Amino acid sequence: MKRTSLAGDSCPVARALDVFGDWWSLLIIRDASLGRRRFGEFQASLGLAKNILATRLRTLVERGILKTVPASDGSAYQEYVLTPKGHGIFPILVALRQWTEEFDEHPNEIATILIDRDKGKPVKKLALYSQDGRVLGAADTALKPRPAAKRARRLAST
Amino acid sequence: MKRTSLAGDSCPVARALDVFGDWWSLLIIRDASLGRRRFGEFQASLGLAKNILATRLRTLVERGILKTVPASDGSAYQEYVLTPKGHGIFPILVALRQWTEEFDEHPNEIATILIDRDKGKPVKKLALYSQDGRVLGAADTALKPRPAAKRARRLAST
DNA sequence: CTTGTGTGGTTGCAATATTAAACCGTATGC
DNA sequence: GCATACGGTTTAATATTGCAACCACACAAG
Repeated sequence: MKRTSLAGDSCPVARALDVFGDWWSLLIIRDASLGRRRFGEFQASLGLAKNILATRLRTLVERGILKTVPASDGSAYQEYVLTPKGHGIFPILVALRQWTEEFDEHPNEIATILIDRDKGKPVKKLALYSQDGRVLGAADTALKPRPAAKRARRLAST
Repeated sequence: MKRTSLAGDSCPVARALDVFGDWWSLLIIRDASLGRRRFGEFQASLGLAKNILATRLRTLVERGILKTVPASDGSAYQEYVLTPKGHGIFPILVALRQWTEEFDEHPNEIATILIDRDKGKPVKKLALYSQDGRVLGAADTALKPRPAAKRARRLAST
């Protein structure tokens, strides 16, 4: 009766959700990408129970999304920062943000806008492109079975 | 002790997660975007308990992600199809997929590739662009407070 | 060195959510 | 008309979440 794990699923969407698809992880990752690093910062920002935060941080570290580093202020505590794998989640956060911006019933409750730091102007909407540069909607795409993995034939027999 | 709702949060990421950020909703939406429409199709595909599926479908309909339509095969049943608001989630699914493709420890377990239906070639990676066309990473962006909502001044006093 | 306080957790218990399985009403299918 | 499939609802067991109390350690003051 455990919550069913999606880890073995062959769908890449399910596999991603298995890693950070629970109720709090993406918000922790969002906070981390905004520069929050300390247990207390996450807890104050998110308002979640400390035991939940502790287990989430632990599993995110285990899964290679976050890593712990010695505190930057010289104290004996540790801080949590994103790994490259964690930074790779950024486009997902942007996609979530843009969906709310476009479809939320109460857009006036949205507090912030994502801007290009250099020019200070709002970013463009994420768009999916074909290799020859056309913008693709969902209906313009399809799923193809992945080609079988390349076997390292020489090594396979050793 | 209810699971804390994120509905009133001012962060657009949290607001999106409040709508479809639970363990199953995004997978239902993924299935819907693949053309699955019937209760039984979702249940067989996802392997989740039927009561959970029933409540998820109900709330997704309430929230305007799915809508029910009369069954396409003429039977008395109903089917669930994405609304425009639901179709808007497609980029999020793509972003999740691409994250797995890039960072998963066992990429050989991924079954499918997303291709451009027209040419049959893999799509490009989603990228975030500034208004003048530069590709932006997380570090090239910032958050700005949203300008106050435009008040309809004339109407405000009536 | 002793006390006090802030940080970063852990533990225990109550509430809620998820699950599997049994059950049920309505349509078709024969 | 009878059986069976579909689309759920109900029930009971188990898991997860949330809150609050507690605790250990670091650091600072006296």
